Amino acid sequence: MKFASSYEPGEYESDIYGAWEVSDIFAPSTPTVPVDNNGDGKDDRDNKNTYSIVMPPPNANGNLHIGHGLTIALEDSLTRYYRLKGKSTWYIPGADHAGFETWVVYERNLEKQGHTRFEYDRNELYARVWDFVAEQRGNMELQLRALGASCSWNDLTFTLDENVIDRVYTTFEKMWNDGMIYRGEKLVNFCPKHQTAFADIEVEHKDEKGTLWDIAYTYDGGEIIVSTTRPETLFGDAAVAVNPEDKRYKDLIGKTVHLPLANKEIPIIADEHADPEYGTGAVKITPAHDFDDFEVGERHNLERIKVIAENGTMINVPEKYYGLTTAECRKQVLKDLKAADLFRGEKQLVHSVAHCYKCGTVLEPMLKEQWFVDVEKLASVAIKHLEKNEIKFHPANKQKVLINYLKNLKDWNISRQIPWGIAIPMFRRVTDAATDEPDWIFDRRTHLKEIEVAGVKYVRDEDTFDTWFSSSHWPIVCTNWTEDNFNPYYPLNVMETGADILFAWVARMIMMGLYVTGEVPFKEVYLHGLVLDAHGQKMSKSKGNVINPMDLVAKYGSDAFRLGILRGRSAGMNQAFSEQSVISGRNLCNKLWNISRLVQSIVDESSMEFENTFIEGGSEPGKARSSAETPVADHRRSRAKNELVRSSETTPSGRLLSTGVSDAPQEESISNSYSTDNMGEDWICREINDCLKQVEVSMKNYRFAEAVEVLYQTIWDKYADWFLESQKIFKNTGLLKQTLETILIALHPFAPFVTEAIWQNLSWTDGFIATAKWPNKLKFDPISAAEFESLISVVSEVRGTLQALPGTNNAKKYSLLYGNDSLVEDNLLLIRTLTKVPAINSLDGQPRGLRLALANHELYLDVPEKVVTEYKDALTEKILSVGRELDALNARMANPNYVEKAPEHLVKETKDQIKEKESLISRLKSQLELI
RNA sequence: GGAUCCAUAGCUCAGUUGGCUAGAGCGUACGAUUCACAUUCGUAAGGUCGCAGGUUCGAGCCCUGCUGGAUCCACCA
Repeated sequence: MKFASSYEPGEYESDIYGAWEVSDIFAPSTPTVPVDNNGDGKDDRDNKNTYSIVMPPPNANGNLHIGHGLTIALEDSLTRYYRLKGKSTWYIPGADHAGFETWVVYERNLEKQGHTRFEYDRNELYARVWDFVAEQRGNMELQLRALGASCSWNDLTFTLDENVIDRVYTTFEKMWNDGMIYRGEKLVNFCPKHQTAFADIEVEHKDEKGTLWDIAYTYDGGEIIVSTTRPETLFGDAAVAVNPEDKRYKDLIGKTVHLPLANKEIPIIADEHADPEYGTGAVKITPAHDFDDFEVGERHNLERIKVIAENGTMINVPEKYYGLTTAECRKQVLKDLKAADLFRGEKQLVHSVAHCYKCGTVLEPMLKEQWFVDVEKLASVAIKHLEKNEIKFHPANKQKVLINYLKNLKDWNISRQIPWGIAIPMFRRVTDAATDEPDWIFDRRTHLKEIEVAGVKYVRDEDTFDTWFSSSHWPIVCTNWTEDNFNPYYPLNVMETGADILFAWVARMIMMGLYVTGEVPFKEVYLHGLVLDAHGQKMSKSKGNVINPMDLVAKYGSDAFRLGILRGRSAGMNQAFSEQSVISGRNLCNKLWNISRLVQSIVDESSMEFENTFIEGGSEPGKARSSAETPVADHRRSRAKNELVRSSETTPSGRLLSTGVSDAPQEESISNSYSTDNMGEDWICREINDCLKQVEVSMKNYRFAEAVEVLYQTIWDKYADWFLESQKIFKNTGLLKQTLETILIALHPFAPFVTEAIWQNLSWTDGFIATAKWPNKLKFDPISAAEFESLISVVSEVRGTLQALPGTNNAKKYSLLYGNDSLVEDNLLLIRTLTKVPAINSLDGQPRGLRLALANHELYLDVPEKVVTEYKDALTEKILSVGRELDALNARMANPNYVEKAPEHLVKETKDQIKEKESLISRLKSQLELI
């Protein structure tokens, strides 16, 4: 026997993944480049049979975290499911240059070695980081393999690949020509440490305690007190604003005040921005260092005086303060204000402060020349398509949320001051050149510092693109969409990613997809929430509750991790995750392994019996059915494994059906490679069919947890606990093989490794399960299936009663007696096996012992009167509780509104239930009288 | 301030157009054990579905209000 007694994932997983990869089964079967066989200039590819999904690219030089683990579990389950369903699946892997993240790591390394970025020019830095990333690369990709991601590795896209840069430049050029790109001096959130600006979305606002200082700005005959949290910026003040409705200051509007500590007069202006309720109602206006003030400055045409340099030190201030850091300057200013008797008090407050999401440094609003995208057109087109429901969202409410966001979108700052990224392809005319030439020109030659066009010299802009500008092209570049290659894989079937980047990424992909291709980039969006720790806390290094997915994979196996993380998870929700759910997954894998081991041993045994009976020329009547299947299986056993690799392209299935029905037409939806000969067999077929149906519905609706749950229950509670237990008596090998294959394939999308390991170990299967065909429904006799359900309730009642009776080991002590009951009579052996009672005898004479009343069969436990008497209380309680249920039902029927208004079938159901309860009570009562 | 979501067994979660006698896993309790699996098998206990109203023959589900929690956006001189 090839099967060890337990499944050890570590022994199989890497070999299996290697075999899949070597056989190239993850590449899509429908080509991804244009095909024109008949020369009509139209693409011949079939777009009905494709399924495409792209991977949100993990950081190329990082390690996967738990969120990636969830991402892969979700995306790969979809991919594998649709592959089994016969689609040409294209799961496109990616790697992210992770502009800022990687830059931070690299710059830290530089600093450790005693260098700074300012020692090198951009090209040199880019080359150095490239090498740095190249060294690290591969780790992340190995981890994707360990998670079982069935992606098409030949199509891996790196976010700095040439075709990506090309596409980004093409879009940028188009936008430039369309007048959507402009250079603006605007306030940006600037990290003094990283020396770069951030998009609004990258800024982390934190509530912090701060101080609000009151400062007197004097004028002839008085003073006006302003409140500020940033006294050091007062040198950049261009005005003091009061609300036009504020009577206190009405007369002061238009006058000037003396700016403290500076030899300067500034005007008092009227602006809505000043809130009469807040502080003194007068506010200092610093257009160069505050977002609101910037807008006030624009309205009143105020001077923008920059007093903080990009390195965070003071400039354009009196010499005394020049070169101080903002914190030092604040101290000094406050001291000097007090000395000058202009300080009027302070109070504590909580306000939100912008921080660098990476290093935590307080961001400085900084006046900078940056490239901006005018988003008005992009957003309105996106909104139009979203409102037409061209994209289906999971969870559905995110559609509204996204539209709401797009309606309020501000222009998009796409400049970043880090070398590790895609260079902005813009060049500035050097000042001494002819004046009628444009200031800026677009040019792709960003590797050159200086270019000459029409005799005019231009120098390049040193900035790079915001990562989201390029990654918004992700579905376009991954599918190799071009203007000439309308592509059956674009739009993607689904975009799966984290709910937290709905705005940053999903919104921009939609806008960019529409702008570039005219089509939405994906048909559906599935957003997953955060993976929280077992107690619902966010995972963080500082809390020390971070779970590394690779540790769990090493400990319990990849399948266990996937099953564990999908359990109890629904779209868009932040949900807890614990090792326990992974352990459950591991247990299921082991269960399935042992199920297969048992089935294989029965098949082996039966084939030996067949050989014997064949030689003897006779057969046991009970075995005839199963033996009929055996030659086929036996014949195929001699085939070498994996001969059918690549079969997915020639035949839809990598496996052969048990009786050669593989030649049957595709529309054949009922499998008939076996016969069922007893109730448990029909029943399991019915249950498996239901299970398949539920998995299909769940997958269609992205309810992964439900799909896993129903498989778990079907495999464990139904297949193993009832069907296989009964097969220890019946041994229908044809059916065993058929049903095992079915549940293996159905579980494969979620647990790819163990199902493949089993598939490779079974004697009668061929090819890879990964390229098998999604199972057909199984044929069965519904009446017989329902009878088995009844038998289950009989067995359950026997077990329950035996447990409830006083004493231990009751199952060994007491026999069963049956009266005139065909269900029991026909299944004596089965009932005995399942209940483990020593014997089941026909009742001769008067009923005795304990009547099993719930299941409504004439069945008695042969127990002494003394034991029955002790059971009396339980019986009385049971009668009372059924009585209460009956009362509730009767009350419902007594309500004329119910009888009139409720649907007929419900009323009938209630009537039936009443009859049933009444009969149960009478049975219970007769039992009680018997005692 | 705006938006969205959540509250169901000790814990983590299901519960899809209202029909429920509210489910699962884990945990707990009790029992089993050579015969595929102790990563096992069986049995059981455990819930006025956050609170208060409303609609309905009927509400965990729909409506209103409240309480508690989460996330995002905006703003905070």
